[in-house]
Amino acid sequence: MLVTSAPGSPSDGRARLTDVAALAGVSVGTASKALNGGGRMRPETRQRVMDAVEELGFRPNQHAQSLHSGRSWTVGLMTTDGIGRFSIPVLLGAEDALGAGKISVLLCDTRGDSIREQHHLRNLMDRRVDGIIVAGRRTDPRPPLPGVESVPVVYALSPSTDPSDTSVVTDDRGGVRLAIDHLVSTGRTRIAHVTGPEHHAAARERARYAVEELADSSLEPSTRRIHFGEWSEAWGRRAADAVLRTAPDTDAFFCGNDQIARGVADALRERGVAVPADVAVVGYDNWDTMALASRPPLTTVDTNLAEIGRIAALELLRAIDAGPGPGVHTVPCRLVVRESS
Amino acid sequence: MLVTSAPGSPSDGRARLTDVAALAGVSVGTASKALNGGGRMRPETRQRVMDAVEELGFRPNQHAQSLHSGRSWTVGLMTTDGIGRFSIPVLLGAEDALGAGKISVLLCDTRGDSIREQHHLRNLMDRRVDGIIVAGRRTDPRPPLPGVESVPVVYALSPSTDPSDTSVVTDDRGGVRLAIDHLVSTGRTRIAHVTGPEHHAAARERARYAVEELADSSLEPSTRRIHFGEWSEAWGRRAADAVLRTAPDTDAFFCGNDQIARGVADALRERGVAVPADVAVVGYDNWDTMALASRPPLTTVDTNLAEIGRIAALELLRAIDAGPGPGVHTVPCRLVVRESS
DNA sequence: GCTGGTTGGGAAACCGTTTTCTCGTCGTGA
DNA sequence: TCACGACGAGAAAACGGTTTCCCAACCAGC
Repeated sequence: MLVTSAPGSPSDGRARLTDVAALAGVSVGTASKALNGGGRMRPETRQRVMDAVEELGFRPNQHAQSLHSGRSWTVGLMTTDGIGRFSIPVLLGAEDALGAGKISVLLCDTRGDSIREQHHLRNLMDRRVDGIIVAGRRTDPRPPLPGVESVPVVYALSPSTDPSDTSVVTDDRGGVRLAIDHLVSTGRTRIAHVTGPEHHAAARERARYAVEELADSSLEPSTRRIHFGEWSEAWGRRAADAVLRTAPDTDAFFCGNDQIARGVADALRERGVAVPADVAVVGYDNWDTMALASRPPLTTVDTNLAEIGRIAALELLRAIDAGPGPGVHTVPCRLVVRESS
Repeated sequence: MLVTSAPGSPSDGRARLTDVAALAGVSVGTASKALNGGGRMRPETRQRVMDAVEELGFRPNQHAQSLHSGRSWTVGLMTTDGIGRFSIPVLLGAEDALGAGKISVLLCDTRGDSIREQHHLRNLMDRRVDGIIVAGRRTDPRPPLPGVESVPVVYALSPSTDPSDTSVVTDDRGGVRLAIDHLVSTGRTRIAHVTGPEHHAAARERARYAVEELADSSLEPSTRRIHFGEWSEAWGRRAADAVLRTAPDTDAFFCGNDQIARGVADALRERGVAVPADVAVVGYDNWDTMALASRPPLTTVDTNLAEIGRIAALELLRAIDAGPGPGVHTVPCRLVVRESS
């Protein structure tokens, strides 16, 4: 390892291609070609360059490469709604898929603030990112990013309202079908549905699908209606009481998320109703701190958020290389059966 | 807005400083000086350049700027132990402090894998990041990053084992003092401490501080020992039972985290013990999904994780400008009083 | 021995900015 | 009227690579 820097070298000690070329006794151009495999050259010349690279610990300056190629090998990851329980796995999945190559992820958190979104967006454009992933928190569609014609964008979790954009979302219908089929196939027929606020697409659509899936088995919700409320344990407890008062023969709860399901399970236990012997409970999201801490642990629908992130990243890579591929990609869910059903 | 690109312009439509200069009728150098405020020039010349910038929507190419300046206006954020409940707020705090300027954050998740850490580290060095923040998940010290002499590094949450590095950590002693003082000043004297596994620094040290703080009030733990276990609700429930069997006159539980505290609160309620009338419960971390969902909602110590991230970022900025500032910075905690005490 | 093709490697332009240096011009004071 | 500053702006050299030419040398074939 060379310790003293060559004359004219920058003080930070990093070797430049010039240094490599000098040490190998070739020109910069030749050194570059040796490194990048291109060009015809004698094997021993290439080897001399490689040896010099090794000796100097040379690593190419990415700023120079990017300046020349116009590519930054970077993508922006914008979370529009704060970084939360939902965007994290998406983010990890994306980071995983991208990091495998030489692409890095620039993190931008807008906290739902459009000023901040503008700020970050401009920053990303200034940095000439190769693409952008927009990760939402909820499944409600969101307006597309303005002014990004020259850069591919993929929307994850929250689809874009513009159908000509590329979006990757969860398969709510499939998830609901998994849950309902599971309950029906284990003999439950009086199924209640307790979920979040009706103005959330996730609550609204899962409820609709639940009714449709029940109808496919010639069933209807045990209380003949959907119990919209909040995404909280407290609501789960209240709703469980209400349901059992209205329809005491209810033998299963399908819940819009795991917090509600845990609340339901708690209320049942405190009423002396055995889970799953008397009543089954199925949650949604497979949020492990909720699902596993519940008594009993919850059967729940896993939405494969990391997979959504991964697919979004792969779609973005595809779009970067091959141009836009508009459409909505849905990622299937997975039923995780535990002791509550 | 000019739509057609000038002859020789790149097809991506972005204007270069050359285009601006041409439109303003000056040389590139002059245009640059006009933009950056430097140099002496006639106000009207500067204005002509500014007008051209405006008309073309010019934004400087950061690759070129970085190549010239050697700065990337980017910092790496490595999470060494997966991105989880603890690193997220740190990450957000850091992103917030950095994003306010023109500095962006490159996200690197190593998932506790040292191969991955090496990979990301090399990537960051190749990108010539201006600095690196290493965000741990636990408070246990970690070995410093190897081979980063030329780049400032700040360790957040998990301090570096090397005291000449810069670390920003939570003030465990202060947090424990807040909790114990609160309990003592509200008349509790028979206080039990239930916490996580002894091989976690967080459990070990908080326990030590708890004993010391109790001693300052001439008290000792109601069970005369520390209840080490797991960071789970189930352990909290089991431990609460054990404590009340051993020391039935216990009038308060100080818990190592909010999950344990919630488990304790559940066990107490199910035994018919009134919280906080008979027994007070105090948690740690202020993890809102736990603390608020608990019955009753938990009094708990907030470790100000976002503040740790923010301070780490500010320290990093300082180190980038002014060189290393070794030492451990502790960030004070905050007691959040709710209905469990 | 001359021609023509192949091969290995160098010179130089280029990517888009910043910054230094230089130079012409104008105004002012002697 | 001349000389000297100050001022304004342009030319050019970086920054560190990549890539496109282009040329010298070498070989085979006639």
